[in-house]
Amino acid sequence: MVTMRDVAERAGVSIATVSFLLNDTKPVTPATRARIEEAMLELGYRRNMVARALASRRTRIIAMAYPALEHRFGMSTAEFFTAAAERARAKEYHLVLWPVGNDGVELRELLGQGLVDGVVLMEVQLADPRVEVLRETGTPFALIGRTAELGGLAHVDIDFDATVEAAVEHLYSLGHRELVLISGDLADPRFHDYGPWVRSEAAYRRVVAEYGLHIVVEPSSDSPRAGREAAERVLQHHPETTAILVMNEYATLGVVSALKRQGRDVPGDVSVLSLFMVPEVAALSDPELTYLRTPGHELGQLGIEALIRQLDGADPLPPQLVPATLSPGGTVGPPPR
Amino acid sequence: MVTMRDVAERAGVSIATVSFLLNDTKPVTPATRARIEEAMLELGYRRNMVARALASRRTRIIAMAYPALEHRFGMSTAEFFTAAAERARAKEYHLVLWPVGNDGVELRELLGQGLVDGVVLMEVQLADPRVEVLRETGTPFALIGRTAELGGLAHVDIDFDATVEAAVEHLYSLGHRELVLISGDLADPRFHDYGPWVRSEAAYRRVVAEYGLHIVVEPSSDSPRAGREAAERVLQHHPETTAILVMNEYATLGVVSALKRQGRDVPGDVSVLSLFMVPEVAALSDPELTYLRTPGHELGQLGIEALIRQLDGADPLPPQLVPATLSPGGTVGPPPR
DNA sequence: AGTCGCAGGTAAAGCGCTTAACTCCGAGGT
DNA sequence: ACCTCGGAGTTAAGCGCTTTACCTGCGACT
Repeated sequence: MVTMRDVAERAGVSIATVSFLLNDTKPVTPATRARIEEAMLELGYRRNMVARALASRRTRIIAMAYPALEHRFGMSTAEFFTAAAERARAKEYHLVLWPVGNDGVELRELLGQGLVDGVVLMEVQLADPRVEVLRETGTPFALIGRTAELGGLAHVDIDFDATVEAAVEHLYSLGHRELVLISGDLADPRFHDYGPWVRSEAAYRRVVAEYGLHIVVEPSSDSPRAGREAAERVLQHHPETTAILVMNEYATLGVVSALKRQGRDVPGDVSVLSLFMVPEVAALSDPELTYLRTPGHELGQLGIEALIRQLDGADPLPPQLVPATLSPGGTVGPPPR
Repeated sequence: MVTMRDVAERAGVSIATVSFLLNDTKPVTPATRARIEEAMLELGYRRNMVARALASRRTRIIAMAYPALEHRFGMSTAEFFTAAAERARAKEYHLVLWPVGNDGVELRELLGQGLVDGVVLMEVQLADPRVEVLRETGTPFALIGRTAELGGLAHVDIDFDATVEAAVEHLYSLGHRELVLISGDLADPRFHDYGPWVRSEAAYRRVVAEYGLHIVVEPSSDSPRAGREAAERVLQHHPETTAILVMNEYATLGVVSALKRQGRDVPGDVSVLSLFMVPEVAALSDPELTYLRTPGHELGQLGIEALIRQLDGADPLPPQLVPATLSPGGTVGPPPR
């Protein structure tokens, strides 16, 4: 392994000078800079991140903690992660994925090892024990999602209000008046506090009330089967429905196939609009789904950005709320007759 | 931060003793062990991984390198990764995901930093430049997949022969005689060397020839759209087909929906059998797919195991080939009449 | 009785880098 | 001519561990 000492010797300078050059922490004359750079090139020098981390007490590693047990690692999570990894790399950080439990125990375990400079927390709950752990240990962190009371916590999240408003407005303007929301299943104890479900359902109730429409909300967990069952309940109890909004992406696929099974034409008889989805999943349905695209890419990047600003001591990034944007597909049309 | 020195002082021993105890590298009397453990508990000591890594020249971090550009991070990849992460953690290693290019440039870049002890390589190609990079730099590594010539490389892979045999045998014994394989698209330059596609197609040609059946292979990339198009070509050019085997998981969804669009009953008129798939994707189709389950969990674990054995200097794990196993669903039945 | 081996412990030299604190020198101000 | 000050380097003290070499008893073997 070629070390800084080798480079310094070859360039005829002290190793401190090499370090200053590398980190750009002190000026260096063009002449010495050239000599050092040449030496590095000739020797094929690569700085050792571990030594650097020990000396500077910064590892330049960021962990993305996501609750493996409670949430499957699906396409949306993948999108968050890859966007975040990309941004991190651009800022010369590494991103590692940490599957942790929702209770914060594993998180505390991992933090103790001094391996990471900061944490991006995903799938945040309204009251999240993990936030407490991070606070206690003094770890810098940013949330993708929001707790209920966010005392100045760095966070980015979906703008649920704007998204739901856009969705309802879209359907309303097409002429739909009998809407149903297939929401998350808040009765499930693992999710009763899950931000996206709580917030989007609340937004829906508010918006639909403003439009003066009936409020019908049917719970469903995020699987095709659950979606099918929810759709069947809707057909049975609310046959007048002309448009269904669906919160969960995999449930949406079930909703569409249940409607087709029951002989309903989509979108001729019933329109289906998915509230938060990535294109890859939308393409899996036939016809391809009309949906509001989860801003996974943006949020992944912003989350990392918010964290890195703290780490680098820059101005904090103010909280960002990004709406999902409408992406046309083949499952929404005007109501029948 | 509480360091080993603090613990040693409190326990009245030297810091070397603490280290020996922690790493179990030298015997310690029960009495001192107790004193040290008490001190650690009282002080809430957690060993610093970075310092340890620097001193021991082992970071206990493993990277899983997967080609982000060429392969989307889908459900199968997620399964590999989570299984691997789980196993790694059990062995007190960390697993980080590295999206890298197929050419090996980024990989070399990252390896130089001395951040990882070893690499698990995913989506291996028959001739893979990344393998060269790993060899050159002397990094321990294991492959999930295989190169064409594997001179003693540690690897685990799907047993394509056994899987394809099982698939064809299953269909044959139900009475099917007119089969088609919708394979990967080897004409795509990014994939002409992609092991799973090459190997499964070769296996198919061999097996079907042994059964004395017609060999019909239709290429398709891995998307619902491509699958739909491939299925349409099959219906047009080979209307006598009674069963379709599909290589790619997302393409399978397209195949099923194209058949239904064309008024074919699945499995009444045509059976569809997916060759490599995870349950999550199979559930997205209606009816749920009959498929051979990709042994992602097993391979993820075995891949890590193979690597860690090298790192820990244990006996090498012999190459493992694991077949995909049949999982019944609603898309395979006897041929019509 | 002599000595060999080993269990149990210590001291100290790094691992490859960062970062004060310090030196040296020439330009500017007065 | 004197002092000051900032730019460009250097020296050296760590960062928190691992690990080698070394020391000391003590029981066992001859």
